[in-house]
Amino acid sequence: MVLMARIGYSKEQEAAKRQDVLDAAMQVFETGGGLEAVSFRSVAAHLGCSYSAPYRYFSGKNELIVALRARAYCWMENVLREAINPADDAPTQLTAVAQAYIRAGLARPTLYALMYFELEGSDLGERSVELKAAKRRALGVCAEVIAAGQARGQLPSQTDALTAAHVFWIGAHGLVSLQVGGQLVMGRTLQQLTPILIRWLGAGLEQSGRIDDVPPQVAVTLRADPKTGKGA
Amino acid sequence: MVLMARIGYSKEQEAAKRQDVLDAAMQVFETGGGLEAVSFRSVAAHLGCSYSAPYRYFSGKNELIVALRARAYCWMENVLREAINPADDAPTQLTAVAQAYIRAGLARPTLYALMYFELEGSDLGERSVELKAAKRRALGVCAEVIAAGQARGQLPSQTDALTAAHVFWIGAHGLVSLQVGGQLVMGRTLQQLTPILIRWLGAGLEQSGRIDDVPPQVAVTLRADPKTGKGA
DNA sequence: CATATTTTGTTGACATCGTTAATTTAACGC
DNA sequence: GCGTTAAATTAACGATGTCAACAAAATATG
Repeated sequence: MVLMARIGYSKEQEAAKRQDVLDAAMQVFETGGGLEAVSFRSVAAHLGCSYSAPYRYFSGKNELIVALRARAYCWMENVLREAINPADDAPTQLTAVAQAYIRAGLARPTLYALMYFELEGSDLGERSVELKAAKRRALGVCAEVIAAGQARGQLPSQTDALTAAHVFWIGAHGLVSLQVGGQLVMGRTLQQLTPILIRWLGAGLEQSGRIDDVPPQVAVTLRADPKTGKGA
Repeated sequence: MVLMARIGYSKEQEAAKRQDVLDAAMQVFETGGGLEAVSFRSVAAHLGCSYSAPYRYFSGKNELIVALRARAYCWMENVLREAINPADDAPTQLTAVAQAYIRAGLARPTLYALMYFELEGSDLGERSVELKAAKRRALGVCAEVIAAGQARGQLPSQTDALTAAHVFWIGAHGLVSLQVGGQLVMGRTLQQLTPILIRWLGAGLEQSGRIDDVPPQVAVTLRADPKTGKGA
């Protein structure tokens, strides 16, 4: 009748079980052909428990997927970190990070896609602090390189590091995402586009001191007609 | 017993039915909350036929989705075409197209996502000539603007138009995709990033004559270890 | 240690989905 | 009208997400 004071032990046990479920889910994901193969039943079978047991640790499939996505971001973070040679200067490090991102996405397309997967109409991913932190850490690798380069005077400081990192992230993600999805048309290849994209973005960053403070040629219209998608 | 010579009439009828199914599917998609709501059963109900009838016109759900994706590309193509003011010069048109793309993606995120949706492990989308043509037409809008600008001497011709269009497409898609997926972190907004991205890419394009023929600072490694995602 | 309570896991069930097969209905040439 | 072909319907199968009822194990309290 007395409410038990929750002690740390139980919570650790619970977290460990959560990780076990995630391990199994990740194994199913990696061996069995992506998210399609990840079901509560397959994961439970791979784990040796009944198909409804994981519900103790995940409210539903959404939550499980969100946790898997966080793992995918951790993977990418590690890939990016390992791509940095501390002896290099910042521009070299930055291109190395961009290259590593693109290469990793190509090498493991389903794992890459997992990072960005979201069930329709679910904002669970946007609200998960765990996932948000994983994203921040991964993007942070790029931002740190830029910030360090700016501090050393090897990169212009006009654009703040995190914003610049976002722009590089945008470019790299756009490239990988289109390539993985088979969206590049008419023989344009990633091999051609990668150096151009990186050079162009690099040109923008290096010139940001000159161009970022000009009155925006582009006036971004926020509101748009939901029916046509055209601006107001 | 004699095989009936297939006459045009029958084929037209068949194509019309296909379009009817697609219309219903699109309606379900737009009113019922995205692809999740599109099932053979819901489409058939919306169409007043039985749930198995559409199998006469689509081999399975994959094929139906691929056809829907083609429609999404047509939508985007129209949006981009309407964004072009023939009186403007090429750089202005180019930024207008980029803006329109981003604005449309923001205004109709689920329809935007439909363009790039692909069931895992299915290469049906990559092989559909209909879808490929729709992609080519949409990307062609951007490529035509650049090509015309190059012909008029308003844009440098070092990078061929279609490749340059790809780079802009990559950037715009990366931006919209990250924003729609709620991936932008730590308060960076699309309103901040859009002008920067467009300016940076514009800087790259305008300077491509100077930088695109330097020995690539970035040596793209094609092969990578599938296990770690790191380069060989 | 024994019991009461909480936590954890299992089974059964339901609705939905994609898909296929068997069957019925409609259309069409002769 | 008849036979053949196309089109649509129904039934059914396996799989999935999810929940509720129930059993088992663990743990706190006396």
